[in-house]
Amino acid sequence: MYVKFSQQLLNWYDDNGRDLPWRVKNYAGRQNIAPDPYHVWLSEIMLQQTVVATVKDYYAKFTQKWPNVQALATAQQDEVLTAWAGLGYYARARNLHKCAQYICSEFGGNFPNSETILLTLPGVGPYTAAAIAAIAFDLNANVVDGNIERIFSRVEKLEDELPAAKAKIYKIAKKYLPTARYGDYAQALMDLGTAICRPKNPKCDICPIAEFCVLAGAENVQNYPKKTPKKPKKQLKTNVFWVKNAKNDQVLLQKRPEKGLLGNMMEFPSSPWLPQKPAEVQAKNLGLITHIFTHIKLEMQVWEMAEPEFETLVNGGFEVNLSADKQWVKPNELDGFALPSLMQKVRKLAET
DNA sequence: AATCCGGGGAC
DNA sequence: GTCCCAGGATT
Repeated sequence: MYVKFSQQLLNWYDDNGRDLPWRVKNYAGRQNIAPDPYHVWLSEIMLQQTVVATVKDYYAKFTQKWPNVQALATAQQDEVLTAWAGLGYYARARNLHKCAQYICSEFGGNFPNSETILLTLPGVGPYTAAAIAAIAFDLNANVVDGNIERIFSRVEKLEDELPAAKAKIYKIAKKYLPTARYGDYAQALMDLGTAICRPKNPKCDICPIAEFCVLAGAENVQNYPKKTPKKPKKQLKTNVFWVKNAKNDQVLLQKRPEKGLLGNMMEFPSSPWLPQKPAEVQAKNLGLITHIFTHIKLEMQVWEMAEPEFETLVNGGFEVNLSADKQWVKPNELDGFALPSLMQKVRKLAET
């Protein structure tokens, strides 16, 4: 039964699997050239909690700028963060850089072909270690991501709620593993989760494994997997300052702390982020920006100020988060800095 | 086991 | 507005 499951899935994948920049489709089955582990690793880190469409441009940029792991290891962290800016979850970029250096210093620039050793790399957890093992080295690894959790929770009509159900789903997925083409199989499941076994409105009528699925075609299939309700976001507010120098041709930019939210990324100075509305400022009001993080809804009141007035404001006891790492930058040169999306919004507002 | 950590596309 | 996406690190 499980043999037929993987066979039908792989047949579907051979005809319907997507062509992706980092993918060597069906290399185990057709003796195509093996994928570059560096490409597999880079794409998997970028794809953590991020959709394929978003990743494509960043993947192209990174592979062009840093064609191999040695090149990436030699880069400065600021360069890597600048290239990653806008992609989110910036610990991924810091760990990516750290991992590249680790691969070069400890493994001679070669990714280990062992799931257990891959798991020890910075930024590589259970999913990514299994994915690299299967996709880059065609090793028999149990690859379980959000798509695959959804598929197997439906196949066996699992009533347990995520995330507590993860361990049980992992064991279910293990039963269905094939005896060959491990990398293709993992990618086939993920493509199936995107194209057929979608969160809403799954296409059970054309699903290649519908005959093995308890919930195929059922009215309530999209209620699986069941999930524990999530907490509401904190609502925080702040003042953000677009501070211009005496010549009126540069703005004040600074580096955020190494750890925590947007760690080591660049920002325009802001007051502490608090639940209550921040105090009004005697300055030009540029407007209000709302930005949604994973666990925070942030409202930014943006003010334009000249440097002397800003200094007077700060010296007068108005609380502003200031970094030791400050610099003046021409607005049209901000592309060279690691600005996260919320700061790009501030920039756009100030420049228009 | 809970919480922190981005951003955007689909609906 | 809600959901969720090729999750990992930290506590």
